[in-house]
Amino acid sequence: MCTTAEENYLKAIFKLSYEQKNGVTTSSLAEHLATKASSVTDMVQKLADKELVNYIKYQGVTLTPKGEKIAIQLIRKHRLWELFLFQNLGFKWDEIHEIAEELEHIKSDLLVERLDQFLNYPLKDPHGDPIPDQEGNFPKNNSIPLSRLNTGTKGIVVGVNDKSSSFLIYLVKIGIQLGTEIEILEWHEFDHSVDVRINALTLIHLSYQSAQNILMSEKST
Amino acid sequence: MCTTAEENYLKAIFKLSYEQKNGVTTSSLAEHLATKASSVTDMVQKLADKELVNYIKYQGVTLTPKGEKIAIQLIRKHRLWELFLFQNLGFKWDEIHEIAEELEHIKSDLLVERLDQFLNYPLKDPHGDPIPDQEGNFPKNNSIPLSRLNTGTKGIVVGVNDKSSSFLIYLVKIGIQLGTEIEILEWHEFDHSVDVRINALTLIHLSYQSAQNILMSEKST
DNA sequence: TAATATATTTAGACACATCTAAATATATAT
DNA sequence: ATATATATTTAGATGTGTCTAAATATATTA
Repeated sequence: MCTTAEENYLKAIFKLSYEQKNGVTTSSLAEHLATKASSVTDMVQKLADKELVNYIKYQGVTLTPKGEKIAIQLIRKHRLWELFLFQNLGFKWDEIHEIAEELEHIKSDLLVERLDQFLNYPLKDPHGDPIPDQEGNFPKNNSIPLSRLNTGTKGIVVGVNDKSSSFLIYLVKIGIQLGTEIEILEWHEFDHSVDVRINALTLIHLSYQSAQNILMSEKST
Repeated sequence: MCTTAEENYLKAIFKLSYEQKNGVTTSSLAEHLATKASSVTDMVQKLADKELVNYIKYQGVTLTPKGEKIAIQLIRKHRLWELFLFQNLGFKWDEIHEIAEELEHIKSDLLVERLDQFLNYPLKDPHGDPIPDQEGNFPKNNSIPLSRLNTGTKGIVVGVNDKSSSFLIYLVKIGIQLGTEIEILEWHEFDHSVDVRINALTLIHLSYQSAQNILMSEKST
C-alpha cells in the first residue's frame, strides 16, 4: 500500500516519462512536484526499495510494471472523478482538477468500479483525456492539436493539453469548450498564430501556444 | 485548516460528548481512536493551542464553538457521502462507513454543497442518522429505540445506533433494513429480549442489545 | 487518612516527508 | 584535458503523529 506522497511521485514519474523518454531526472521531478531535489532523491530511493521504480544513482528513474500499474490506476481514478464533478455536480472546467487530486487517493477498488459503472464506462474525461480501463489500457486517442490543422479545415474541440486554470478560464472566456466547432481561416507565418471562426460565427485570433494546447477531432471536414 | 488526524480527534470528541456529558476523558478518546493515552494528550494539547478544544489537565476536553463547527461539518460530509455511496453507487449498508471515513476529509466547501444539492438536500443518511445542514443544524430526530416500544405496537425501522459491520450484516441476515415494519409481540422479563413480527410475516427473537440498537419511527400504530 | 490502584501526563524515541547546507558526481567550456 | 558549472546525493535538522516507559496526579479501598 502506498502513501499519498508516494502515489503523487508515481503519477509524476508516469507523466514525465512521456516528455523525457530515457529516464526521468531528479530535477524535473522536483520542479513538477514543487519540491527540492534532495527530497526527490530520498523518496525515489524508498520507491526503489518497494520495487515501484528502477533507480540508478545520477541517472534518473523509470517505473517498474508494478509502479506503472499504480500510476495508471491513479490516472483512471482522477479522470473518473473529474467527469463526475463536471457532469453530475455541475463544476466548471477549471474547478475539477484540484478536487480530483484529492479524490484520486481514496483507497477502494470497488468504489472506482462503481463510479465507472455509474458514469456509464466513459472513454474520456472533461478535458478530453482518455480514461484507462480496469486493466490499465488506454482507449485510442485520435485527436490532434489545432496547431496542425490546415487552412480551411473544420474540427471539433475534444480536449486540451494544458489543464491550468488560467488557460481553461481563457478558453471559456473566448467561447471555446468541449464540442466547440472551429474553422481554420488563416495562419500567420511570422509568429504561427492563427485566425479561426468559432461555431460558424465569431472570429478570433489564437496564439501558437494556444493552438498547440487545443485538441481537435481528427475527422475534420 | 486541520489535518486528517486532527479532524478525526474533533469528530471523536463530538461523538463521545453525548455519552460523557461533563468532558471527554483521555482514555475514552484513546479507546475510541484505537490509540494510546499519551498520543491523545499530545494531540489534545495541540488542538487546545489552536483553540478548537477546551482542555484542562487531568479533567478531559470539550469542543469550543470553532471545534464543534468543524466536527459537525465532518459529520455532514460523512453522511452525505454515505448516502451517495448507498443510493447512487449501490453499496451495501455495511460497506459505506469505511469509505465515507476517507471521503469526509476531502477539502472543498463547494463540493459538499453540490453533493447536498445532487442528493436533493436529504435529511437522513442510510443508517437513519440526521444530516446537519450547511449551518450545522440537525433536523429533529423523532426516533426511539425498539427496546422502548410496548407490546402490540408496530413501527418502521428508521435507523440504528450501532453501525458496526457485524451488526448491520446480522440485521440484513434476519431481514431487517431501513423501512422494515416490526410489530412487538412479547417482552421476556428475565433478559429483556423480545419476540417480534417482521413485515407482518416472519417471527423472530431479538436480544435486548439488538433492541436497543434498532431505531423505530415514533408514530407507531 | 494512608496505602494502593488507576488515569493521565511527560520524556525520549521513531517513521514519514520535507528542508538546508555540504559533499560528490556528471556535463560543459576553454 | 583541465577547470568550471550544473546536477545529484548525503548528512543533519524540522514538524507531525505516533509509540514505550517513567513520572505524576487522581480515585479507590482498607
